[in-house]
Amino acid sequence: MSEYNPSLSVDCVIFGLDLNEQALKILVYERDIFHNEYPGNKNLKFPGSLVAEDKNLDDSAYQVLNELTGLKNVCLKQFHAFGNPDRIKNGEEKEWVERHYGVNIHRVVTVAYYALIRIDKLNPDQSMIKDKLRWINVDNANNLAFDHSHILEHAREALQMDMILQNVIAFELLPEKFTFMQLQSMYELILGTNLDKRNFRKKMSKADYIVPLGEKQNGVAHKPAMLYAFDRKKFEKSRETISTFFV
Amino acid sequence: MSEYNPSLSVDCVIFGLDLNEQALKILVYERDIFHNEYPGNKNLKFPGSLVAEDKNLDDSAYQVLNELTGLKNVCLKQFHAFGNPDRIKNGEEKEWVERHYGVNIHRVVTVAYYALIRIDKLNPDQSMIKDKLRWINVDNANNLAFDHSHILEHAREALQMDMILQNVIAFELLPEKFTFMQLQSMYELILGTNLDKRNFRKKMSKADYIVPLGEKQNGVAHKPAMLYAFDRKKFEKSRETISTFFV
DNA sequence: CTTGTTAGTGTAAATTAAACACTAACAAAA
DNA sequence: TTTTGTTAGTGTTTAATTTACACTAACAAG
Repeated sequence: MSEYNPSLSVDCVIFGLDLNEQALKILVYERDIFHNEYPGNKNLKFPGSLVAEDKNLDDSAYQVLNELTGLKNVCLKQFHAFGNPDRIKNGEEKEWVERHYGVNIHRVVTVAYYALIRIDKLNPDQSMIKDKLRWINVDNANNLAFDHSHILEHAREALQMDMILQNVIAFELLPEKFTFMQLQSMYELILGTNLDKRNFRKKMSKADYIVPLGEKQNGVAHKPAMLYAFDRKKFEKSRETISTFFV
Repeated sequence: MSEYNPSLSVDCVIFGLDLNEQALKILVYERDIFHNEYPGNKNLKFPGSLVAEDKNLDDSAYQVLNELTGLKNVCLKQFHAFGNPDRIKNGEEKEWVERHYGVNIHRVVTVAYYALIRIDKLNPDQSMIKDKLRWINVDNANNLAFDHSHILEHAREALQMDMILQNVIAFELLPEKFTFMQLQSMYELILGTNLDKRNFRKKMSKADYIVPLGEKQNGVAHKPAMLYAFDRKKFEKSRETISTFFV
């Protein structure tokens, strides 16, 4: 393991979809030292790490994610670098970082990534810091540590834009088998809008990468819904042909 | 002036529109030491700088741009951070950076910005390094110094995306008074497509932020075109109301 | 067998996108 | 003064997409 660069970090905004609570959530790390000491969410931060001198940024972010969740092949995307010189405040914030990493820092530029994972896939036992992780609703995530609330705003926007341009597969967030209503909820929760059910189904059922499984929900106390799956190959193929860019 | 952080830089991909040559161009800096020594464009790089410890990233990029061009109020947007440990090769590349800045470097992460300026606004006399600057066609800009060709690819994509989403005002690139054909050329050169003239005019003339000046070209050896101007206030207002996000 | 709950379906009207070819206005050259 | 070369400017038809909107079907639980 080579040395950390004390000026460089990566942070991961990890999004998950809670279809029961109908909420978009993020996975945050609870700083132990400040447990219950600080009001609001000031003890919550995004998982992150200083960057080792011989590692590139993507790999560093990936490693954070992997150590945290035990997951591989996770969708991870850089969206912005944050470099305000006082984004880590002198005092407790700076002290915490220095104690945590065992290095002296001056100013730290962080390169922020967002990741999409399925909440149910996260097995806490595979995490190196399982008891310090919490899923919280994005809408209740104000007043985080450092400038992480600011980072979150950017992350949500980036996710929205990528979803609109279909550059990013928000299908990472859904279970393998999902219903149309769940698909619609995903769009609604990420975009923050309400969509018309019939028009949504009409439009989405034209996409060949959403394949009906001929299988229904069971055990539900209402009309069971058809289950669908996402075909990644067909999706990749259809992405290539989004060439017709109008004005 | 405070110290440079030897691990952090900003680079500016400066786009300009050459309506005579019908080309999208970039402003590059010619490294003097390697003048005519290197094949291809290996002596050309984007303007950039190491980041001072007490400066934020946006301000650093802005300063690079300002010292280079003498321009203020320039459209500048961060689009990606590049941090491959060997993006600056050992040997001549590393040596050049160390000689240029007078510091020893190990690994440098660069935060890249793109800027949009009008080529005619750049008065070389206001630049601190006027004789080292060159506008080159983006399409001939392969094989630049460091990883700058790679950075350019990302910059073009970011510009295209921002233009499609109308998050960025590519109007920064046009003269104050422009014709519809020039407007169309801008879209075509940035998006790399051909657009139908009549459909383009139909669509764009609905935008209230493009205002006809009731004034025509003169001195041209063909039917003179109507001149238009861009109304920034109306544009900002219309941006707010792009709320109807479909799927 | 009633109730509560979510699934699933179609149509008509309005809007937008796409394809496509000729005349008008000017300067320069003949 | 006429011709030539060049770019400006204009409309219609067809197809595709978007929007708005309300009822029946299928299940579990009580």
